[in-house]
Amino acid sequence: MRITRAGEYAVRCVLYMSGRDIDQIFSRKEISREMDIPDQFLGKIAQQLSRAGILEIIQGPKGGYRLRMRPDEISLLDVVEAVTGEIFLNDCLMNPGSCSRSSSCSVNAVWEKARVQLRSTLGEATFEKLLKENSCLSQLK
Amino acid sequence: MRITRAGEYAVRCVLYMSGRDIDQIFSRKEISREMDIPDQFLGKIAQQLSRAGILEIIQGPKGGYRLRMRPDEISLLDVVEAVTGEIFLNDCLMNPGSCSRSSSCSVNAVWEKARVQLRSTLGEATFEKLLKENSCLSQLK
DNA sequence: TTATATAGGATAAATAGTATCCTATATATC
DNA sequence: GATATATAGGATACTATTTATCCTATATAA
Repeated sequence: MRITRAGEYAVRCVLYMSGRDIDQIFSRKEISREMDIPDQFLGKIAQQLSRAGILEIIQGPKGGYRLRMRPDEISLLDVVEAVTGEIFLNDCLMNPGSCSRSSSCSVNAVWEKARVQLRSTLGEATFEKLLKENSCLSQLK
Repeated sequence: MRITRAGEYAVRCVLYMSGRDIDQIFSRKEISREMDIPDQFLGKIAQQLSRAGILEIIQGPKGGYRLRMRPDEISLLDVVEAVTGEIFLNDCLMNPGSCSRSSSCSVNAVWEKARVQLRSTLGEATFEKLLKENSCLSQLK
């Protein structure tokens, strides 16, 4: 019931790029160094962010990554789901056919409600907002 | 970002017991057979439900499991967390010390909000309610 | 043409989750 | 008290997922 490390890395990556010049190309090396992300692993993650239309990949010398959307257009949900796939909290929702116990369906209704809430909360959190509310201690607790 | 199968099995187990005579002792074999749970695995899960005070374990012939709480006192959250531990959606919340990037804290605030919502939704879903809303098709979609 | 930087397939390594085996223990019944 | 039954709990095997890296190919700036 945890976000994967790849998801966390993806968020860090977009956070780093959003907080700077939006049109700039950032090398993988720079991002991985500044945000503590394994270099090659970031390569894989960037591919997924690219497929989701969040950033573009530029090859060759001076290559790297550039955002393809503005920070106010990218949500935590977009970035997380780009890497981990659409969020589901339980299996029956994904495989409705596998649910043969009718008594468990009311359970699934609760999971579905929770899922909608979760995706909504993550969907409202754009990177523009995240960058504005930047001070650490005031946010938590 | 998925409930584990053990968590799902635990829910099935409590659901089965809640839907019948509350003071009855159900053998592990009966529960595992009726709810499609691997017999020995259910043994492990029952231990965790027992430690959480949800059911009691009776050894010996005629032994098995008996609910220690009423269905309106047991929530989905209780059962799931008894088996999987307290729900966290990301790691920084669990290990606040590991968060050295101040810029990611606003991200954690979002995860924390989502976590509170999720636990609240699961906490409101008692097994009494789940059993009342039993019809499968009307619940989903 | 050369050097640089990422792509992408393959694979290794680590971790987490699922499941079972086996001996010990508790207890109902004879 | 002896026996049969049913679960406890430690150990272990198995499986799936996640994390990470290796290596060859490809694109492009200079």
